[in-house]
Amino acid sequence: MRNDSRATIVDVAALAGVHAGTVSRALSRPDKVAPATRERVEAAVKELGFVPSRAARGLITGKTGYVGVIVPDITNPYFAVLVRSIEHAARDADFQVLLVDTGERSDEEVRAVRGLAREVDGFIVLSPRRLHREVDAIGETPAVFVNRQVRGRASVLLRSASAAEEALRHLAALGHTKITYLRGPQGSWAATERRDAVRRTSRASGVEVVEIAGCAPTFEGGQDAVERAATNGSSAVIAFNDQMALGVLAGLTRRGIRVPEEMSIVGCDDVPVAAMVAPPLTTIRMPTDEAGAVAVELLADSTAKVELFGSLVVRASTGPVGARSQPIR
Amino acid sequence: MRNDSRATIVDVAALAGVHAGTVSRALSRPDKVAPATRERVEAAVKELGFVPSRAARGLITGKTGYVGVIVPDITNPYFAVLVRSIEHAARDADFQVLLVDTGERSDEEVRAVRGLAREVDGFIVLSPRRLHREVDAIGETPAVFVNRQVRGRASVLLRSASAAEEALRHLAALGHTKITYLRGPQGSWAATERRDAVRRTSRASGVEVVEIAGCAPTFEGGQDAVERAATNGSSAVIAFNDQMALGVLAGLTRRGIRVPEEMSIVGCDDVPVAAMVAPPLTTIRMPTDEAGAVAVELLADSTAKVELFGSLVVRASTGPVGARSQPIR
DNA sequence: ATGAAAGCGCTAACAA
DNA sequence: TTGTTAGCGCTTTCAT
Repeated sequence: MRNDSRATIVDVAALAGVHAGTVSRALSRPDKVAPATRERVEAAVKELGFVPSRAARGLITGKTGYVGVIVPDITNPYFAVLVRSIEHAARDADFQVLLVDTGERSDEEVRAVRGLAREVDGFIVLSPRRLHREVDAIGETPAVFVNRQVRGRASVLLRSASAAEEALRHLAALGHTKITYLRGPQGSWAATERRDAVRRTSRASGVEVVEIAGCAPTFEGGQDAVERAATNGSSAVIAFNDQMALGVLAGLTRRGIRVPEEMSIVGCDDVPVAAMVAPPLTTIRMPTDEAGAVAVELLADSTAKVELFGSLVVRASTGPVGARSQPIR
Repeated sequence: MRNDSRATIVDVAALAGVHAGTVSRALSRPDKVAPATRERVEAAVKELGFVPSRAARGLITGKTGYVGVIVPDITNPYFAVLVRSIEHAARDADFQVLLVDTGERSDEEVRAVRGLAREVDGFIVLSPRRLHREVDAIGETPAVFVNRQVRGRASVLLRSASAAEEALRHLAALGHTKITYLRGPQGSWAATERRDAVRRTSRASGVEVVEIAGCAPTFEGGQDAVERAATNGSSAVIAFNDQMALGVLAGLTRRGIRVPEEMSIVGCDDVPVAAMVAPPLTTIRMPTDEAGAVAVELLADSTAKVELFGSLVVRASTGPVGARSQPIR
């Protein structure tokens, strides 16, 4: 093909010896056009390397072919994995992904949505920090919220409650009777769900849970919590997410406390690196690939609510209660 | 504001009591319009929450306001960091990012570029796997290649050569006389540059370098190389990137070989997790934030070539040659 | 089955 | 300084 990426539908029409309208039809509803004509059109399209302009098409159809994906921080591996699955599902559905990284700045969510509302067919919003409280900014545009429920809007929820219970039972079975739970950020849907699950199971399983709050859901946050976790008499830590768990692991290692012999660790999300540290992290795996695909589907069904469930992956960071039975120092 | 995201320029014009053309001017060249008119228009814009349609505007100006970012794998932290910096720089320059994750499939690069050439003002291509050999697919559209030089196209190169030399000298100063270099993928620009630098410095500094090739530039690739690296008599490993270095670290740890006492490790890229493992990785930091900003700038200057330089960050995975002076086993 | 014509929302010449 | 007009590339009636 000549691969003239500037060719328009009129060029194609001319080459095929038909009118532009016919080309349009041949492309969108091939059955509405005579076989011979269709072939001539297809040949011309190929010859010129013609690709219809989404902009021009969208102007008249009202469909742009774009989906806006709003994410707090693409360098957070949890979000990166989600974005990848969304991107692939979107492509399969003939959407292009418009990526917005808000840099964890909640006002950017609102700004971005205001600016984009007209040029996307829908939004997929990952773990919104504020947008769920200012949904009006989205207007009529379809939107799917991931890990946040919003009245009248579609959502896909990655539920970790039952897996968190699994984790607690796993630790109980290993002989742990007192564990530390590192809470996630206030106001986070996932954090609330997970904390509640831990509390509930704690009572049921007879494991005493010491909660630590106020730490950032990051590597540093995990490190900050190590001091307390190591001296409160618990023999295991469940962290809100893998980043924190990694922080705990690093902090413990630096203090010379062995994992899992002296202290067990459970993370959450099963981020890629969770399997790459020593010892590999026991964690809760979330069906993120599926989540992306579902989110894209829900764009078309704008009020549905889908729940997906995580499950425990046992690796080497958890083990039986060891020699150390009392607080260090 | 009424925040009617469906308002058009005509609605604004009506509300302001002027013609649509005047609104257009008031928005794009405010100085070309009477102050009083401008104020009325601005008020109307605010009142209606009017946001001009990029599609309609682009149709006539030929500028779409989109930049296509093509990345092999967004879950690779190195690319994630780059994409974030590109996204932020793009926003500052009033561009929206169209993200394409090729899933490491080189034919997707070409497909994506063909499909998007008309709807973006330019492409930023990160570490292309094939596109650099099929540049014609891009046509007239401006393109900036990151970590790849292409004739007649702009590029930003993250040079690691001098930092790699630094790394070797750093190890030499610690007493290492024989080290292993884990090579990157064949055909990668970065891999070639780094390998050449290591070879060159090897001769100059009197450090013997054993190269290992054929491993994937991943965590697993690093793990696979551990066996050989641990038994070839070297006391340090320089890996093509942090992922591999992480794999080496994990493999070494599992074998009970202590880092850095028995074996030193140097990575490359200074990916976020590099600082989060135990021991934190000595690595080569790349100015990725700057790279993103530069790449966006180069969209406007489509043949420039910019080079940015990495530098060694010494952490705890490197240390003086220890007791172990001969191969294990 | 195909052509003709109108129009999506906007900008840019040109007039006034 | 502002209004008028044409038209970007496409789809979609409505005729034919």
